[in-house]
Amino acid sequence: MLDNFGELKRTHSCGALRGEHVGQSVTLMGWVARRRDFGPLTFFDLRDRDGITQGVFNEETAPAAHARAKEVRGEYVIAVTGEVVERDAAQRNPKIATGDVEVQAREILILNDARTPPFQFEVTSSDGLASEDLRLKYRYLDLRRPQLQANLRLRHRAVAEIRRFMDEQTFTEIETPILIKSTPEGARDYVVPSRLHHGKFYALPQSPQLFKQLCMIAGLDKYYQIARCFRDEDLRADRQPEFTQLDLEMSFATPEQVYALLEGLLARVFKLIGVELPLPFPRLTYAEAMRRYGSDKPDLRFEMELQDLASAVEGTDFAPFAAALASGGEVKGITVRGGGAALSRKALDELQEHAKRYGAGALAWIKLGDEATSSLLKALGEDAVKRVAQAAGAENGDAVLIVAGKSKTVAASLGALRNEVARREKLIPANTYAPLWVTEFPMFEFNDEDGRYYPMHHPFTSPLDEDLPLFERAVEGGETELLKGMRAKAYDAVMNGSEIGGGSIRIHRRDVQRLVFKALGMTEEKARERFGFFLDALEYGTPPHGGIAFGIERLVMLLAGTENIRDVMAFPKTASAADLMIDAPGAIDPQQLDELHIGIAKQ
RNA sequence: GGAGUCGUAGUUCAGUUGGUUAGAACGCCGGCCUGUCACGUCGGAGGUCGCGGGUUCGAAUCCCGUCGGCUCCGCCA
Repeated sequence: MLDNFGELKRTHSCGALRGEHVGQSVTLMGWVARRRDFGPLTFFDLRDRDGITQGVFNEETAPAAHARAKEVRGEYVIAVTGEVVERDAAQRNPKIATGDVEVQAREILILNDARTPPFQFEVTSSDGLASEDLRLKYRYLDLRRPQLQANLRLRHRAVAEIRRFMDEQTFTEIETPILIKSTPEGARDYVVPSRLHHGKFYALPQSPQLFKQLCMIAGLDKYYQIARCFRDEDLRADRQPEFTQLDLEMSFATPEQVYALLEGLLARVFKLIGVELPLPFPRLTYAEAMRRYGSDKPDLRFEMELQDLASAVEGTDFAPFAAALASGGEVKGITVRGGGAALSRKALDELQEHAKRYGAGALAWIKLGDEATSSLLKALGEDAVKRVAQAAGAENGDAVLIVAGKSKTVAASLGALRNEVARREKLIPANTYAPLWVTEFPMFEFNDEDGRYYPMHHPFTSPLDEDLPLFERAVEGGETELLKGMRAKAYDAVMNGSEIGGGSIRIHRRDVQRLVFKALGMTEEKARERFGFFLDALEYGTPPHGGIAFGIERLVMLLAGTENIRDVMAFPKTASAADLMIDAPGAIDPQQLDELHIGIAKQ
């Protein structure tokens, strides 16, 4: 039998009671986390979002309550009324905040019973967390874990701080539509069929990009939004099909103003976890980041920069190196300091496998132990190997890992290897935050397969002013090769090897916009068809403007110190974009399909 | 689209070279216990070895397929 809740008032949370409350009569409500039954004496750990308080039921002093308490099982929801008493010195529990006191129960109400949970969400050292699919199916139970609750509260505090800050900076929070129109640029769209318009579809926004620019054209001057975004692409540990961005845009803004604003904002947010970010953030151009770190989102918590070994191997007849250099590629390496020379054959094989995943043909290595050993010894000879090691800046005890090939492949594989080696060799200091700006991204990416140029950021990104003449020559003069060198006023905010934000100064001039579309091989008609409303808008007095979008989840992941985006979302999806709790996506009624004029094609 | 890895009791896992009745811990149920806090202790229940097929006298174990979780490449600001 359950008890009626009635008018009973909770007086304190389960994390509130301290020595100062001793003697008070209190009523706590919560879940039974654990029960320790000694017959005439029974202890309960009562849990709510604030913490845990021990309740004591004594047969001698409160026989009715004690008898009732016998019926209680794990995760029952109960209300306990009693007196706060101080624990004897030997009975205090330093592991919980309320451990100096306990509640001597007079009365208990069983507000609800509970089935035995399908898994234990209190993790002890002897057994691990239940499998993720089970926890996702019962997400509302998994969320009872204090760690997940703490993450969600941290996320709330971060978002609240962001709103405060943006308000102080006189930004206006503006909501933009969720049901919009598909644009073929960028990611795959999630699509929603229209009932009123046969055969037509809305798309969910990949980001509020065009709307925020329209806000600038409207003269709203400073816009921001904590915006949900949708992208129908494959998932990763830090990627979900729907996610949240701090999206912002400023009129008359330069990149410097965007950097300053965001640095101020991030400094405020990181203060929430007691971290003082070093201001201003260091900057690297895209070209420099790729050259020195092999990545456009380098992890600056450790060194291990890429070393150019081309001159050290110049003139070699070792085919992989010679071929790479002859065809305009590179030979580069990273130097593993300290323990590098102790890397086992197995470890080197694993690292080679890792590098191959990113397109490297092979991984060459040099180990400077008591004597130099190297996979290149036969091919290059001892002198050349030493020369290479020296060029890499390697000293006794170090190892050099070398990749040769196309610049892109060398960067990708060595960049990935740099992270992997740092992780394995424990070169990454804990509780360290290394933010930076990566600037001057290329305007375009050349696709080898179809021979076309694609925007690296999006087609509304402004070129660098000094590259404009180049741009005109490339597009109007037909020197399309020049497009590869064009730089944009585009920038990413990077922290600890994670891209947490990206933005740009936008094109505000119709003539420049026309050049971009032309460079992308888009006819004026095609552009009109896709973005006509926007091109019209550009002609009514568009201020120079720019902004940035920030991944809230990635930011909170850094704040919470977790590697997985599911740890900072209340109801995440699996790697196959399914929700195991509500069993989404699901089929819909034939009737609903009819209404939408949709038929499902047979496989 | 591709690769790796995992799937055995409610949960986390072990399970030898293919061989008798598939084990442990935690949880659950019952008994005992007045100071525990991962209580202790005694007893008990609990299994479609993800699913389907094959090889074999015999399959949790070997093979093929398939489904699902996770991670990565491709993809994605």
